[in-house]
Amino acid sequence: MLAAERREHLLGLLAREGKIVAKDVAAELGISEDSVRRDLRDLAADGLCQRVYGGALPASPAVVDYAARQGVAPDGKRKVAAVAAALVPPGGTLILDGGTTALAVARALPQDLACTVITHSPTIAAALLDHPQAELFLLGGRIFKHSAVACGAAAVEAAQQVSADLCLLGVTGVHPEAGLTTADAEEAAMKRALAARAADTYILASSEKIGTASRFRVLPWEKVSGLITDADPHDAVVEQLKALGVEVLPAD
Amino acid sequence: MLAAERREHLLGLLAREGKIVAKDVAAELGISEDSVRRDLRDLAADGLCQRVYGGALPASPAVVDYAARQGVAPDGKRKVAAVAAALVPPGGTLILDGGTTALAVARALPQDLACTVITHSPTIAAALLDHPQAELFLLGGRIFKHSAVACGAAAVEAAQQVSADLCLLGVTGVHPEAGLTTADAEEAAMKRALAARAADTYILASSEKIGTASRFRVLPWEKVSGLITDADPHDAVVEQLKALGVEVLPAD
DNA sequence: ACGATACATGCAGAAACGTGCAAGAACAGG
DNA sequence: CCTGTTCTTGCACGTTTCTGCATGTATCGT
Repeated sequence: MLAAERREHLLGLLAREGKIVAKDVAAELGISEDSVRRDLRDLAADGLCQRVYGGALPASPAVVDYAARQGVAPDGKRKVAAVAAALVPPGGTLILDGGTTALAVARALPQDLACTVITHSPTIAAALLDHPQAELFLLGGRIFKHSAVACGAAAVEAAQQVSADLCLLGVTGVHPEAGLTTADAEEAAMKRALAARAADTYILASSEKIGTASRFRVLPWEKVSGLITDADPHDAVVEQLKALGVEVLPAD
Repeated sequence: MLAAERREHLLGLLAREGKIVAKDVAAELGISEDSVRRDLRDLAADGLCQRVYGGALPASPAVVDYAARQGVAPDGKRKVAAVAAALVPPGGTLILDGGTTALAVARALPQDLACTVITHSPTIAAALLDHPQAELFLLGGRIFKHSAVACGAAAVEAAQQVSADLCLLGVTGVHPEAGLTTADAEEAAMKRALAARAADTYILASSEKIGTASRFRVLPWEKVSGLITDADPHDAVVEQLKALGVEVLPAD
């Protein structure tokens, strides 16, 4: 049995039965109580359960799947998402792109933040269904499966009917000269259409995107308000971007 | 054994068993653990799996979720969904409503069925993202959280731009006199708009809906092609519906 | 207050890991 | 047919991580 698998098992057990007794689980899985305790300690440290004498209880239910799913997102994306989520003003309107980093943003939106989220990603929409305060507006169109977002003429047209305070875009390449790029022309067009409908546009760029470029240009630097990244602020490329006048919001 | 072949094998194993233990696979295939580790590292880099100590787990918790929720879907809904999915002609276009029964239909669509699915539910859309053949079209609009579907003026307008061979609708009430009903006026209007865009409309009605009525009328019996239900075909209400000329497709 | 149980910590062996390296296969170009 | 290059694969090495046990401490129920 894999360690990570065991962790999953514990979370499942917690969700199903509402509690965990360390001793029982250890016997059930045929491992030492020490390992169970260690796992529970780790889970509790991540906020995924509440440690109690003899075992563990679920953290507040909302927190559980929030944090559990949060857990699957790489650390860098989580940090970027947290900074991005903090940019959303209470009562404001946010256009949220698709992609895993944007998904992390959706999950990072505080549960008590009342706002309107506009998205062309069914995945993002589904993730925000259980947000208690967020108003949701879905942009329809043909779904591009590889990126799981609506693109194409219908989607662009739908985008033109909305306006927002803030647009958060994910891209696959962030390069001083090439600008912001992505791998698909339709997606690039869609991202442009979204950015055009918001007062401010910020780019979500986990560190591995920095300094790379893809086939299609999304936007030039002039059109974006800033870049949110977990890359080292003294990284050479990041410094170059700053020199170009790009506002860089560090995430860590 | 080719490297790509090995990669396929790993993905298949992951899908079938839900986990990979590097050591076991290495022994099974007669290759070194190093190669397995390298493969897993590559797959993880492509986001196709999640690397953990000792092996790997499926990338998206969705996979686990999928199986888990699939399991919790009551037997009745699964049966209804299977019959409904069989109505979709190869190459045809399906308008699929939201709701848990419709979700079961989405999951029941054969993996080798090429078809176009139009839906106003981000949940349905997300569930169909990994369908290898289905073309997806999303109807946008304001999301009604309690039912998790797009409704309202924008959604109805979007619906009017499409046409389909078949529409599968979920309802909350199926009653001989009251007809097909649901609890929300906006939703009822949306369902009407969807039904109007398809040549045939079938109703998904697990047995507990039969004989009940809700506040808002969706459609009269004349506008539907048939009813798919797992209720006893000799049930009094079902017999009544048949007497009214409703085609009843039994599911069991 | 006391025994029993659960706990945190340190430790050691085992397992898994990443990396560098070299042998071999596949392949393109001459 | 030969040669140089690239890619893959397995092995060796040092490092990190996991796990169970032992120890001493904290907490619980009575």
